[in-house]
Amino acid sequence: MMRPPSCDKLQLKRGPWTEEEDAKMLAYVSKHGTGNWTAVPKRAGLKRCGKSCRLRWTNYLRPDLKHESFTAQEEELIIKLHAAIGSRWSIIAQQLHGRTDNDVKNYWNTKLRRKLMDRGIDPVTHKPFSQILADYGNIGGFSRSGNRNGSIYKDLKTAFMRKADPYAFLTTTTTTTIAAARPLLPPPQSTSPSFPNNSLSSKSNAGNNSLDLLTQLQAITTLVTEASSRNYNPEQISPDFFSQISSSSSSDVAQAVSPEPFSWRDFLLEEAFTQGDHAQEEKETHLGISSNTRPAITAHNKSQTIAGVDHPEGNGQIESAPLSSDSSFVEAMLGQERDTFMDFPDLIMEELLSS
DNA sequence: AAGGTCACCAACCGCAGCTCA
DNA sequence: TTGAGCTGCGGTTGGTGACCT
Repeated sequence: MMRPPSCDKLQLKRGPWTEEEDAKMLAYVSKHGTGNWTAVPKRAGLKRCGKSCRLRWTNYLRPDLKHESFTAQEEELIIKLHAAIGSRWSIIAQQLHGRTDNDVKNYWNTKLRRKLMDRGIDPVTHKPFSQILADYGNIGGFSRSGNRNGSIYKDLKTAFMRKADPYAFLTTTTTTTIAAARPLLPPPQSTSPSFPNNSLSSKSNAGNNSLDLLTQLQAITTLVTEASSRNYNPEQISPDFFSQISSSSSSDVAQAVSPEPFSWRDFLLEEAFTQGDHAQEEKETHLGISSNTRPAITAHNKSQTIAGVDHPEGNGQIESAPLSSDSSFVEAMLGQERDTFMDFPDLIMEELLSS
């Protein structure tokens, strides 16, 4: 049974905020700070639900927010982080001073996804489309029975050859992440993975081939990460690193990996880290970052938000990683992926053959 | 000029984790 | 231990303005 929207219960106001409401919120918060958001609207004289107030404050009114356009530097950082951790917007936003998860998410969905596709890169996997096609070809080549698996490559190729929008099959749905695709798969402990009903083994939907292909692509990608996580070597990654990520992880992560511990590898994607590996390694060595000393990802980040909320006038209290491609956070992550990624084509083969 | 389409982004939804009585 | 309330989060929706036909 669906939970009724909380704001509906009391017939509270919804929709865009007025200047008057903003002024009330600002006045209240500057005087009392935040906390106990359910009480805020009543105390501030607003006919809004607490959740709405919290969002308005967090995403718009907070004094430490930047409202100008994203810079090229921020853009690159978002892309790198997305490649590393997927759509963990709150974590990504914490690395961009003055940006909210909503900002980053919107920017990704409206600008960066398209930009990556224009560059011939799949925004979900961060791999070149050509490589995805090649991988599909390999997978399809294993099928001798002429079943659905064997037709993937052909279908995908057909989709790519469409003149109007070669990437349409990737853009016809809303943002999809590997993490989101994971629940489609059998539990991780399953020794005999099989594709979900609505993906590789499903009947082709003649009227909606693009969506069918997308689902298949998700399943493949998911399978890759599933397979890769079996080679996970916990000694390679700092426990702190995982605990921080895990503790702030979204529901899909917790759901998908249970009962196994969360694995950073679930989100590791190859393409973003193939360039400059050696330089990165040297840099990392120079900085003294080892697998055991790599900084935890968000040790300060929760306090960052809290500081911003609890001390509305105290911008100076907000601690944030510097916006820099060589921030410790990025260093830490870029250092992780390199040595933990997998030989995925072989693993795909193994998974497919064993299913 | 009018209608349609697209892009952007603020706001909402619902789930899950956390806290505390 | 448990359940209610609060909060954080990612995904999604819908309003609005710009652009196109």
